[in-house]
Amino acid sequence: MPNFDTVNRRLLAELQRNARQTNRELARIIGTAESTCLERVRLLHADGIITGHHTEVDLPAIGRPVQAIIGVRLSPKTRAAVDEFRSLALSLPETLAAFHTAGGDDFLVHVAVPGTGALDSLVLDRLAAHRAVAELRTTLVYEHLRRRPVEPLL
Amino acid sequence: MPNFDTVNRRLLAELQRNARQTNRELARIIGTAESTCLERVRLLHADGIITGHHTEVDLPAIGRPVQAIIGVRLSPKTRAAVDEFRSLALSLPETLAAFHTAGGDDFLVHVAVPGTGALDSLVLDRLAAHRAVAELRTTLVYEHLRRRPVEPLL
DNA sequence: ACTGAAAACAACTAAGG
DNA sequence: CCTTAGTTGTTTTCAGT
Repeated sequence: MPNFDTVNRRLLAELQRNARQTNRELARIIGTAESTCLERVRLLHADGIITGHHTEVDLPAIGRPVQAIIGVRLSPKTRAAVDEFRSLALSLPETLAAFHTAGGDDFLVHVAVPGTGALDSLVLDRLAAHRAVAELRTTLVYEHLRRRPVEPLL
Repeated sequence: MPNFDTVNRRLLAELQRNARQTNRELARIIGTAESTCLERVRLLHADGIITGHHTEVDLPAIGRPVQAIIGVRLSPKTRAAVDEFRSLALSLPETLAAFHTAGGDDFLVHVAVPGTGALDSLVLDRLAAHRAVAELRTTLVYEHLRRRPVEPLL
């Protein structure tokens, strides 16, 4: 069972801030020996706490300054329809993330596109075209804010 | 202005898959000399294409298996109300991300909590307690799927 | 852009406290 | 968990092609 003591909490926080620090720097910041730091990080990996390290790219800088959240209701709400729509959503290069949800909407799809024209054609030509899509609601995103670090609760 | 040739596209894709590869591995995968690879990555950083490297943690493994999206309508929709709510949302340790949106909802708040009890008290005691919050709609998330790599469009 | 080589730095291992 | 020391491997820079 994982151990969320102060050292591990600070390691997780630091690695979320910057995943490419050397073990030396990490150990210095956390205040442990390098050997201890290395072992802790390996253990966090082995325990499945750390699942990966990912480079973040600036969306406007890669030509995708416009973001939207698209709420989708399916009909019928069968497993086949859900599985098909999930595949569709994840196959689109415009998609950043998709949420399969309980409630009013069956999916929320978070997309980033070059402009409002691309958004319009994405929604109408690619999403609305799917046979199980009963209703679409597109919401423009002014700001996408992340809270980091993600911390263990309790 | 950035150059999204094949080499840079593959670098961005590989680094999003695994941000902790050695420059050696990266160069081997991409098929360039190490010196070229190193220079390209540095340039992507300098050009603001790469904004950081972040470790990802497993939410269930850190005691936060339940996710929800909370739609929030504010009243009045003044700048002060928006600024206050943004601060509130980002101050909560349960928050993963917040979207400031145009349309029906003013904010969508993505949270991860230990259980449904924690979700209920988060919504009622922390969010609904804010004076500018006019309406809240909580949607449970069954699946949170990410599309990676995020690619330049066009 | 690639190659090769040298210097600096970091990772990793292992033994002992 | 820390320290030390030794080995290996990587990064980084700088020639030259």
